[in-house]
Amino acid sequence: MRRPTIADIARQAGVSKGAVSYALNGQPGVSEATRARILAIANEIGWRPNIAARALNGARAHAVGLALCRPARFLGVEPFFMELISGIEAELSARSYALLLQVVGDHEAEMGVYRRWWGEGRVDGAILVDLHLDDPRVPQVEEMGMPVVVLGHPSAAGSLVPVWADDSAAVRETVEYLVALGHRRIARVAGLPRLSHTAIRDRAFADVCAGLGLEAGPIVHTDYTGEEGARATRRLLSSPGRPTAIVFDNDIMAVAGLSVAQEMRLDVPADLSVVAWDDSPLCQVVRPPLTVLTRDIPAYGAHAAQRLLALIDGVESRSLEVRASRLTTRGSTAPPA
Amino acid sequence: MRRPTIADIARQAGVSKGAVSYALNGQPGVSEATRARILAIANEIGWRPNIAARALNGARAHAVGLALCRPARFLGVEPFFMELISGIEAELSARSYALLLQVVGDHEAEMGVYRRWWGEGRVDGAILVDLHLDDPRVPQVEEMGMPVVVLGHPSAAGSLVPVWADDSAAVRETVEYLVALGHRRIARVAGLPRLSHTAIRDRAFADVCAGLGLEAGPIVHTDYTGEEGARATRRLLSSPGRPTAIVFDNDIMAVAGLSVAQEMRLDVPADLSVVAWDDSPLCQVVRPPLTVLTRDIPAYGAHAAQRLLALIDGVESRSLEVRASRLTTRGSTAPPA
DNA sequence: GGAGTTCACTAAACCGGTTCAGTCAAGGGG
DNA sequence: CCCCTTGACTGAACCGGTTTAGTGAACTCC
Repeated sequence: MRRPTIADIARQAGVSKGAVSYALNGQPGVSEATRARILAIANEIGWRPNIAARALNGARAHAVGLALCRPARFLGVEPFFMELISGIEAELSARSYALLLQVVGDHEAEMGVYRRWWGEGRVDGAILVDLHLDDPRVPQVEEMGMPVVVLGHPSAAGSLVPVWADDSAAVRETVEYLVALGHRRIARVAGLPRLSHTAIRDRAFADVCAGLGLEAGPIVHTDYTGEEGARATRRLLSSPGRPTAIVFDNDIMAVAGLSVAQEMRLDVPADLSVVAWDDSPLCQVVRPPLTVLTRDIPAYGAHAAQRLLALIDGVESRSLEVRASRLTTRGSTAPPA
Repeated sequence: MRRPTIADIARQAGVSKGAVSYALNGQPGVSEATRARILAIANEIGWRPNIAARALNGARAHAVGLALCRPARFLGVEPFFMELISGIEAELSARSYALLLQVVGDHEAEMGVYRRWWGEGRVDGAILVDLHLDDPRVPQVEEMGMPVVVLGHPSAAGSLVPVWADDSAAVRETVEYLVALGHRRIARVAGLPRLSHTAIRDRAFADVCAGLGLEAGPIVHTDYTGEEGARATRRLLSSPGRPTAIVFDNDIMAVAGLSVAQEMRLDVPADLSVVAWDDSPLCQVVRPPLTVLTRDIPAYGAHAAQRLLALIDGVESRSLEVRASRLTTRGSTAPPA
């Protein structure tokens, strides 16, 4: 039982393929009566357009690509990507676009994937995440001519359309809040130093500390894993003049840090305040629940997808700034003892 | 600057399109000298096959579909899916297959997505997850005739190829271990009752308890969120004859349960032993680190993908049993006080 | 009432590959 | 020396749509 084609419909309706094509695509060129008849037949025999045939005529592939370049074991850890993906999807599926996903090992492999997808006509565009400082992907993608939206700060996006949030503002809000509580020694456990948003947060952290007259708080870089978060915390808490507050770049490290503090018989929040970047259910189930920098990640993804679809449709669009992370205070922060 | 086609190559090489096609696909019909010349030209002008054109000839779409039917906010919580996806991908990308991903709201939407993907020739097959009891998707997918691999117990997979692990054995191992430690009152905080693997674990739990002469331990069903895990734990720990050990169906609930116990001034593991299903970095960063049922989720996904690719290639394959979860003991379990 | 316009529709080309049926020349066997 | 096979290659059909050029009839308008 072959899949029905427009030729089948044409035969049954006693018209030409062309007429069927017009009817099915809502184009002028057929009478309303004929159109209705054709639609009825198409519906009855369960016809579906063959995207391959459509794509062959230069039509859209109706898919966009996303290649994630982090080791699988790190990916599972952070809810970020899954939430991002569901946000992207919400926007895409509303327009019947599919998402092509691939997990790759490095940027070279990632570019290979994009080149293949684009070259084979599989995707109409892509979303670039985890921007690096001087990211080699940016010029390469620019050269390919593929519509691309970048998740990250405009300063790193070259001529590509960036969708971004003002992390500096979030850092400022956090540090100012901790200082208002009375903290003077604040540390930051950051993610991968080569990621551009890490650099931006690092700088903002240093700037805000300086602006408030604090001595520059220590920054420790990690790979986002709980182990490194724990190690960093241990180091910070063992140092002379240890911090009374630590801001972590993700939730898993914050939880690990919380455990380390408790192991070291430090009370959270009395002896140490803890702030995590990005809220997740995890932050609310630990004791004390974590004060977090909350942002709407699905919305972030949705905005990126929307921007990309516009770009694919030929609508020129520039930078889009989404709402920055906001501080949600819970039990893990308090004035220092 | 149009994308180069085989016609361009043919013109430059002074041969016909057919010859180019043979050469590029490693088929007989051209001399080695000509083949080399054609390949060189193809390479030089950067030719890529247009999958749409290939697909039109009845070739594979070189993509498989995965529709996830859980609310976005639950998806982000569990590392399970991200790990599963990276496992699937590892296998797919080795064979240059792409993964089409969509997050859907309910089973009806999910079937709609599969029908569309399959009808449009976008995918060559799909992976079905989160099997329900009497899952309506199974007969519907069977009727579609699409190659499908099911992640779940054969008893629920109908005529579809199941890839599954023996959860009963894992439950047995866990309960026997807890009983050997001296526990007599063991409870289970389970996931969604309509999922078939929940039912299987429930039954196994009851059977093993009965077999060991324990009175049937209480089972509380939840939606996998930390809140419900916490509520369930609170209820269990407040009941007369409260359990001395609780087995949770995922990590986030176990962590929530751990917090609840600590809030109630119960020491883990002295007053309460905690076991989580599925290891994740999270389980190792909390204090005490959690005893868990570990399984290799990426391998699970990889096996499913492999089975699906075989099915697409027309290789008949039957049920595949992967290694069951194994108990990894950490600090959260001990003999009852 | 003849020219021009619009409408509804058809036939055929086209997209970029694959594949089948031939063609033609070289080589081998009897 | 001729027939037969084999190898290398060509030309054209084909996949399932879209799109363009064209056709015939009805309708409008002066």
